[in-house]
Order: sequence, then C-alpha cells, then structure tokens
Amino acid sequence: MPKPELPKSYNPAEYESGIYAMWEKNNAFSPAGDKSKEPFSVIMPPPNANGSLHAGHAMYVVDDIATRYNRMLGRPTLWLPGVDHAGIETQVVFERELAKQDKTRFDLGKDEFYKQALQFTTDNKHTVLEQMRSLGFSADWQKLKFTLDQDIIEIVYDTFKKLNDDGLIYRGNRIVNWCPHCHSGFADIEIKYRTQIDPLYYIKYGPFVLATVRPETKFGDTAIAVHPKDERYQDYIGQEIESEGLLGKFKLKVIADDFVDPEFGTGVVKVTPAHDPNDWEMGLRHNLEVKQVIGTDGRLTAIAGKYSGMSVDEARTQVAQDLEQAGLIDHINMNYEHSIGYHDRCGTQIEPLVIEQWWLKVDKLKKLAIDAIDKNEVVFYPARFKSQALNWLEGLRDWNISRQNWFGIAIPVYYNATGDKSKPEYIIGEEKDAIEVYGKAGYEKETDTFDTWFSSSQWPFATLQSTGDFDQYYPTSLMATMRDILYLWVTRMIMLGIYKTGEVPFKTVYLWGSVNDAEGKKMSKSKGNVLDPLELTQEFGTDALRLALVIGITPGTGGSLSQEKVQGYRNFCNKLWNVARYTLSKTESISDISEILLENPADHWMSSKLNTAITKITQSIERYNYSSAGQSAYSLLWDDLADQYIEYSKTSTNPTMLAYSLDTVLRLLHPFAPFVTEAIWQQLPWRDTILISEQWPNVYLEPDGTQAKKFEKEIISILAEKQSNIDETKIVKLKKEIATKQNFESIILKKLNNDNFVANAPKEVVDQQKDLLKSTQKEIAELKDELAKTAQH
RNA sequence: GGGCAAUUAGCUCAGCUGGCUAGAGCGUUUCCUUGACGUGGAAGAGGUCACAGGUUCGAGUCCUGUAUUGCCCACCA
Repeated sequence: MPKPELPKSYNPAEYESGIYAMWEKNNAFSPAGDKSKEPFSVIMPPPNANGSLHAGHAMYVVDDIATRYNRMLGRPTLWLPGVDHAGIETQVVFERELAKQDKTRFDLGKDEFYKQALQFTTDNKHTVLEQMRSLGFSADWQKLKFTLDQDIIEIVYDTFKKLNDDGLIYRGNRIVNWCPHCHSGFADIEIKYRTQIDPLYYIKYGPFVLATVRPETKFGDTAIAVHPKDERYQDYIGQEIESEGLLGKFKLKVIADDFVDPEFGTGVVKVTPAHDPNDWEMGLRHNLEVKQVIGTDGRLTAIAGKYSGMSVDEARTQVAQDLEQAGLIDHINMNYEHSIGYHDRCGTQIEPLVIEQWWLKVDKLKKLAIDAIDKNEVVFYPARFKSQALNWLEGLRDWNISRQNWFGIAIPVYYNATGDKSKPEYIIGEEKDAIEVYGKAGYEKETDTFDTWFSSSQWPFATLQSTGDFDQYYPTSLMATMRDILYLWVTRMIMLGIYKTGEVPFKTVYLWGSVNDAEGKKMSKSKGNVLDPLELTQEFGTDALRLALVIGITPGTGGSLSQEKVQGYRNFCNKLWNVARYTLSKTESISDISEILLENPADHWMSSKLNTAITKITQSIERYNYSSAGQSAYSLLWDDLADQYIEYSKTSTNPTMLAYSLDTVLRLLHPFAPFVTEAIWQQLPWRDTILISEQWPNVYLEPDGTQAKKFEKEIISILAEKQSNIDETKIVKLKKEIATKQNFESIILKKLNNDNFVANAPKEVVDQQKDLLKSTQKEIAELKDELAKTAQH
C-alpha cells in the first residue's frame, strides 16, 4: 500500500516551494563538482529588474536543463544570474509613476531622477527573482549581479578607457534616430518601422514641383536634388533656383545625386540634411549646409519663423494649409503609403536629428568577432544563425554608444572648460582626475549615458570578473537566449568579449524563437492571446510548464504553448507520481539497489529500454535537442515503464529492478521536471540524498537481447489472454493483422523482384529487406496458426 | 527589393547524412466505475508528406521552379 503521505494525485503546489527551499538550504546551486572535470558555465541573460516574467523568459528552462544536466555529470557548474536596469525601458516606466504624482523627470533633475529610478528598480527586483525561483531555476543566487552594480560599472569604464586609448572612440556630429519622448538618440536596430498612409504634398519650388510628406521641414532645405541622368532637369544642375516661400523668397542650389529616383514623384527632391538620413548623406557628398528646423523637444526652431515653437504635427498641418492658400501646392496624394520609424520601447515616432554623439569604431572589433565565428570558436545552434551573425557583422557601421536618457551608466568624461587649449579637450576618469587636470572649476561633466547594449555586451566577462569566477569559468559554455537579440546583444558580446579578454565570451550560442499561442500565432496584448507562464504553473505545476516549453519546440523557430499542452504534461507528472506510488508499494523493504538481478525476460526488456533511453537522452541533450530528449524520457516512463513493465510486474515482480527503473527515470527526467522528481526521490526508501546533486545515469546493466525480444512477444500473448473472452473481435483483429502483414510482404517482394534494386542498392539494404521478408513471413504463419486455434474455440 | 525559415493526420509539431509498412501529443470514435494513476486503461478512425518537374534501383528526405505563410534586413523624398 502506498504510504499515507503520497496522495492519489500529485499536487505541485504542496511540494514546490518546500523543495526549492531544500535545494537552497543544501547550497545545491553553488558550484561544486569534480575539479578535474571541465567546468560548465552559463550567464543568464538578465531580465528587466522592473518587469515580470513572460513566456520568453520562461524559456530560460533551457539554461536550467543544461545546468542541471551538467551538474549531474559532476562538472563544476555555475549558472550566474543577473538582472538588468533596462535603461530606457525603466525610464519610461518610472516616468509614468512620476506622472501619477503630477511630476516629470525635469522636476527631479538628472541626479535625483537617477537615484529614485535606481531605488525603484532595487525595490522591484524581488518580483522577477521570485518568479525565476518559482520556475525552478537553479542559478547561484548568491552571485546575483545587477547591471548597475558599482563593480560592473567600473569594468565598463575600464573597457571604455581601453577603447579610447586604442583610438576606437570618437565624438562626432551625425544624424541619429532621435526620440522626442525619451529625449535621446537610438541605434538603428532599436527602431521599428510601421507602414502608414500619409498625404504626399506636391509643392511648387520655383520652376519645379516636388513631392514630400514633410512640408514642415522645408525651412531646413539647403538644396534641391535630381538624378544626374534625368533629361528633364539637365539644364538646372549646378544652377541656383529662386522660389517664393512662406517666409519670403529663398534660393536653393540644384545638385545631381544618384540617390534620387527619377521614377518617384516628379524626380525632384528637396534636401534637408538636418532631418533625413539620406539627405544627411547627400549633404556630406555635396558639402551642404545643415539647418536644424526641429529641436530636441520635437518643436520647430527659430529658423522656422512664425512656425517656431509648434510641434512637428501642428507645423505640418499649418504649413500645408498656408502653402495651399499661397497657391504653392500643385496637388496632394492622400493615399501615400510609406513606413515610419518608431522607437521600439516607447512607441514614439522617431525624428532624425543631428546631434553630437560618442561613436565606437567597429572595424577592428567586428573583424575579431568575424574571425572567431568563422573558426567556430563560437558555435551556433541552429547552425543557420552563424551566417546571419556574419552577415550582420560584415555590414556593421560605427556604433553610437551615447544616449541622452537619464537612467543609465554615465559616460565618464570631463570636458576642458578652462579655455586653456594646451590641456586635453576631455579626459576619461573620475571627478578627482578632472580636478587634477583642469582645476576645481575648470571642467564640465558629460551628461550622456552609455547605450545599455554597450554595457550589456560586456556582461559575460564583467559578471565573472566581479564574482572572482573569471579564471575558472570564462569562456562560458553556453549562451542561450531568444533569437530577437542575436544582433542587438549576442554578436556585440562576441566583439567586446574578444576585444577585452582575448577570448570569446561563450563557446556555444543556442537561440530559441518566440513562444507562440496554440495556433502558432505570436502572442500579443492586442490579440489577447498572451499566456502568463506563472498562471500556468499555478494551475498545472512548474514541471508541466517546463516540459511544455521544451518538448515539441524546435530551436530557432517559435514553438506554441497552450493550456491544453501544459495540461497534458501535468497529466504526465501525475503519471510519474503514480508509477512512484506503485513502485513504492512494492519496494518498501528495499534499502539498496546497487545489485540487480535480471530475473526474467521482462527485466531484460526493461533494462534494455533503460539503456537505450540513457544513451539517447544523453546524446540529445549534448546536441541541444531538448525536445527529443524530453520526448524520449516521456515515452520511457509512460510507454515502457508504466504501460509494459509495471503491467507485467503485476503478475511477477522483481522489486529491485522496479526500484532501479524508477531511480533511473527520475534522474533522466530531473533536468526537465525538477520538482516532481525530487519530491519522489525524497520518498525512496533506498535513497537519502537530494536528486539535484545526484549523478546522471550511466548504462551499466547488460541485458540479453533475445530475452528482451521474448518479452515483446509475451506482452502480446498476455494482452491476448486478457481479452480472450472476446473471441470474435480477436478473430477480426487477427485477420486484419494478417492482411496488413501480407500487404507489407508484397511491398518487400516487389522491391526484391526489382532487378535494379538488387543490383544497385547497397548490400546491407538488400539483406535487410530479405531478413524483413523472412520475419514477416514467419509472423504471418504464426498469426495464421493462432487464428486457426482461436477459431476452434 | 535582399535573405532565412516553414508548408507532413482536425490542431501543434517530430521525422538527423535518401531505404517509411510516414510518427508523437492534443482532439476525435468505441469499450472499460478491477486495489499506481479516469490527470487513467484498451482498441480504432484519420495523411496521393503544398504543387509541378528532375536526379536515383528507391524521394517526406536531394536539386530546380511555382504558390502560400512567417521572420529578419534594407529602402521608401
């Protein structure tokens, strides 16, 4: 009889927190293991400290599986966790908090805002940390790092200084993606484009008509461009044209540039270098003046005369209206479709602006990364991401690493304000260094902060250096993260990692796709199909969610998650639970399973199933195919152990073998379903350890193959016996089976009668087919015998 | 516009270097209230593997093309 403390069904909520506490109490997450073995390390991609875990983060189970597996292999294993201050994201969130008190960040000022936002983040981070614990993540929480930890910042500063010393840093006026809301510039990759319909105005410019969607920028025009080969406008190239405008007459030079598409609009373009990336490039080529019409606040500047102070939207409407009245509009296309950049984080429309920024020269860095990836010092799973990473790196241009948002790591630069030109223009260092160089009042502190990706690209070595684990654990073994940030983060970590340490930051990259809904559609709030992983764990248990996230999901492509799926794995956990209940009822007196006698064909069969599963699951995990590993374990427990071996053991039991089978299955499943397996492990009379620290199973039983095969046949006869009271269906069934076998026989015969096949196919294949034919024919004969016997009754 | 991926049972997906009588889970049909589990058991139905060509003794698997879907990158005055 099962012990009273094991109820009929597994209730995860009753066990999970207790088990997690037990692991922590036993220090099970701290690196241990055999020092002579190769260490295994993973750095957690730090989730937003202010956020809440979503299905994407739940995919960190991949890290956890890898960690638990390697820990069980006895390797010194470190999973180093962290949380991210998520610069601009947090700034947006915290500003919303301030708005509730009718305040803006300007009320607080930069320093106070930083302080409060930091406090806000520190106060919030426990939520996400608890959530990760509840998912069973076995990270070494004692080593938790935060992206704004002082020691991390020091390392980032050190890298910046080294880059500067190596001549890879410069300051430059460039056109950037300016977010008027965040009040900061952003990298191209942080901008998302949406197509939308806007009016396309055809405006009269002297002798020309040209098309624009942005009439409000016309005050910043410093040229007019046509295609060099456009016959219509040859005479104008190089000339100045004069035109009537809203602010009086103006003159513009006509330039010829390949950028202009003669097919578009009228083939004439106004050039506004200050507010359009392409115009900026043209401006550089033709040495054009840059006139800023839009300020960093998203409003028109003094250049715009009576329109100054208006927001871009207001100005556009007003200018269009005034142009219309002045008869300067030829016509308007109201259905013009184009795409517009929005800031990914806050959803504000991007305003290209020219701003002085800090730039990182990437040519040398990207070469380092490209070489390493080429030589497979970093291996990608799935492999196709290798070429994607290479392509991206090859096309990479200098990186704008400065941001104007307030919640970030301050760029450690002090400018010369002494007026003394013999002193350097700026220094990198601390305030005391500035005082030393420029004197007490002779410096000005840089107000920009670093792009968060600049600091997080140093995360692997920065974290390990700050915990003192660098020597043992760098380069790390695995970087598992979502494929969306392949360019944003992964490639940049490779660049900066090699640059700073001489070695790649990780040897393997494993990328997963987005977690989709039951229909394979992307989860989104607007569709209302978002599944909260934590709700799912509450309803079905953490292990169920973990299995659902891993099984049936292919690396690199998105997988789908649904309540039904998680429920299915809840059922699986319950199955395991009941296999344990049954096993425990038969093994109460067992205190040792080190010696196992294979007594009957069933034992041989089961042990051979276990052996194959151990090999297969190990292999699959080594190849990062967690889906296949999980599926094998699933089938081992359900199809082999529960449905066959246990069913058989009801007629004849070998308790030690039964115990060993459960013991092995628990180990194999532990990385995937840590809680149930540990809960059961704690009940085993022959164990007094904790499963998380146990060894990964090895093949060591030596079953006899013919005995095992014999069992396969016995199952059939046992089942047949059980159903012998329904003879009629049995006859029908036998007949059907004979028919399918005969069908199969004819398929093989056809092949073997094909001379081409016999002549050209490899010998093994032909022999295999011959064997198959023989065994099929034998089976048919046996079935016919049985049919005859059954029919007699 | 460039690239990548996908297209296999009603749904979500496996199927590695060609040998498959094409699998799993969910759903579905019929039966089973026996002491591990009804979050269960037994049996079953369900697929010309998107389409068209090609290579091969042999193609779900390789090649070419077409169609559809998804993602990424670039450009859009």
